Amino acid sequence: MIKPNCSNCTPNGYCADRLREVLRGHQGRLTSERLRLLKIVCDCKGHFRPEDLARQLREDGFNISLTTVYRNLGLLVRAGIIRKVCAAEGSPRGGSWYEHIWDHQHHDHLICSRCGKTIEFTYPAIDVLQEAIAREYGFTLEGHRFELVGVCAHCRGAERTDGT
Amino acid sequence: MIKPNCSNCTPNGYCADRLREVLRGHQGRLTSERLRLLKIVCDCKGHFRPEDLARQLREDGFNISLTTVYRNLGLLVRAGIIRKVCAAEGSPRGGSWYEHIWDHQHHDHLICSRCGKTIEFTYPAIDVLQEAIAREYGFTLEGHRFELVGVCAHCRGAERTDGT
DNA sequence: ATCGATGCAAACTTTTTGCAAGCCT
DNA sequence: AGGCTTGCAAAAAGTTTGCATCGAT
Repeated sequence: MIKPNCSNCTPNGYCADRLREVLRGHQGRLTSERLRLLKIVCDCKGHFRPEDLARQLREDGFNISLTTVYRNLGLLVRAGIIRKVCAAEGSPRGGSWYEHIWDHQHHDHLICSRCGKTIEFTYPAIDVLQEAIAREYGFTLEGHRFELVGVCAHCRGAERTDGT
Repeated sequence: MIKPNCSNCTPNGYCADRLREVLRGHQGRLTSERLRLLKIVCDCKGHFRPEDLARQLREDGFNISLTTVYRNLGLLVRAGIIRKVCAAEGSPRGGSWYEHIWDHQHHDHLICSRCGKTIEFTYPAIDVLQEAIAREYGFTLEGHRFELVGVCAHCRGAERTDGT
């Protein structure tokens, strides 16, 4: 398995070799659309929806249909290139959100349930924890999602309104 | 704030007082639909979608519209009665999933990326960890979501098929 | 009596599917 | 050449909204 950052990877994590490797394992074909999609995904800074990818591709002058984006999202997830995030607690319209996890140092999220603000953090101890848990249940770990939901300092201040 | 398990709570966590309390704080009205919905939610064993609630209600002879279910889901989330889960990695059709977190001991999920099987586990150390992180960022914690994604022992065994 | 909540139907958004054509291997 | 992929359009699924009516406070 090619490492997330092999010598061919660009700084933003773009690495055709990795995609090639994944496709080979699943009998998939390396199309220009998939490479283009991969590139866009790696350029994404934060969270994105399928539609965001399609729009970005269109703006860049590539006519890749939303259908194709959808059809390849599963592939990218299975390849460990992106993952779903579910920051949106109260489903405030807007489908699935993803983020790429390729070159990033793995991070987790702190989400304010009032204003929706999300803060990214990393905490090394989590890795130790997840290893222990996975071993206990016989899982081979691929990743994790750790989201803390609460009220941020700012919203807590504004909260003193309905107390009586 | 009334505790998740006050003296009026039934074993499955149903507690009208809690709902009443939450509604009072937000100027909401205690309707029969909301109580009924609460009851159904507390009877749910695992994960459920909005539609599952509506169907269950219908089967029980209560005509509560799907619209009303949707309109009240946000309320239940804010009240800390249910939370969204996002076990579905590759969005295999099916909208938002929820679970109730009322009387349950808090638990987290181990999800197999191949077969989708989810195992629930609890690990006390996580609570310590989340407290530390929340304090660091000035958050008042309401809950967390910790999902480990990997390949379960069974699927790992079957995986030896595409290696060459 | 007032104003929020509900039901129904329609509007909307998001995701999937059928089919002919195209392209990777 | 063979069969996976793509694009387009249509269908299906999931979610929200408008409006008249009902009901909690």
